[in-house]
Amino acid sequence: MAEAAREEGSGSFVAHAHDHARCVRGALERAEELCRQRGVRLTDIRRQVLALIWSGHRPLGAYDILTKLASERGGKAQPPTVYRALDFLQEQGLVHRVQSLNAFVGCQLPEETHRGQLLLCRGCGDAAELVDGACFEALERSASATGFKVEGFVVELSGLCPACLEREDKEAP
Amino acid sequence: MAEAAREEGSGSFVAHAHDHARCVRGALERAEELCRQRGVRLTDIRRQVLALIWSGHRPLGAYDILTKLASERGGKAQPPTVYRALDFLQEQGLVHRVQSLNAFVGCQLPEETHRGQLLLCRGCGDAAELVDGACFEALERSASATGFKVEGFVVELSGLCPACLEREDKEAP
DNA sequence: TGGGCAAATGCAATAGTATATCAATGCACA
DNA sequence: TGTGCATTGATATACTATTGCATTTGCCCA
Repeated sequence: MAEAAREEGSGSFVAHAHDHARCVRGALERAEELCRQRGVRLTDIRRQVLALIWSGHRPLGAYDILTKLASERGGKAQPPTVYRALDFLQEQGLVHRVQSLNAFVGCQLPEETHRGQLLLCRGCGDAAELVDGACFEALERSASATGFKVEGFVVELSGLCPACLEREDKEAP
Repeated sequence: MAEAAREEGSGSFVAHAHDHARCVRGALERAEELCRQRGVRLTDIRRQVLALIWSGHRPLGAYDILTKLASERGGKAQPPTVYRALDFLQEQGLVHRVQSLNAFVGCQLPEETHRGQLLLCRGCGDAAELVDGACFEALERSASATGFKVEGFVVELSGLCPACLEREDKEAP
């Protein structure tokens, strides 16, 4: 399963053209399985919100989700509905909040409780997730050295994904 | 100057009781000097906003600043005024935006363009800044390995500062 | 099977954060 | 002294998130 996830792009950006239906399907299947194992309920709304988030690899704002959800449900969805679903999905590690964008993106490795770096491309807007334990150990070590007890990490790097970098190099060589 | 800054608490949390007037004075003096060197204008409003941010070591929301600014100026300040001042101060590296709090905190080392980790205490709300080049090199290395070109970093660690950690240990041993 | 409980959802209002736009003023410099 | 650009003023609005309470749903078990 971990390998399947990796094939779909975990740890790096997916190609701008790829079998995205497979990403979505995989994400939903993994979510179902995880929730089943944990004895929590992946309700219709939660599944719908998760699917909407996985409609692309670009972080989505809560109100983007709200708009799409409302249109899927006949125009009747309110902010709390979306935020509650997002809270649940975050608790289960199925989505990440992107602090620097006030947006949400699907987690590419929900099985492991990991501490990942988010890579955010300013070209295409896509996000990718990177798990490098050594980085977090280094961050924690230097914080601990000051007597600080670390409980949570937010690590978000902005820049250009490989595809956008190449395109930009071509345009302005 | 770097040493003076360090004495005032850079690189770690300041004591909960310390000579804070000195922090503020130092921050404003350094800001004046930096702006002079760079040929940019530290106007009244900008100086006022900077001083308000330095009224403590706890990140302040834009509307907290707005309220205080308005009361200092006879009730007449609007959001854009504050946000424009904040934009300027961020461009000059005099304040940092705290993404995970939607708030702003004074930069403890504005002279160097550094990439710092912010340490955010959930106990007292104070923030501290840590500069550890090795961490950022590690982060950048692992991102680069995927072909991503890093342009900006957001690294925010939440947890407990030494003082709050000690207090918590005492209460629940 | 249906009563009772907790979780989930619906719904209305409001709080909190940030930006767009255009007019007016101030400052630097020719 | 006038010209041009940066700064500020003022109004409106967009965007993001939460509170509080009513209602429904799913589930456990008597």
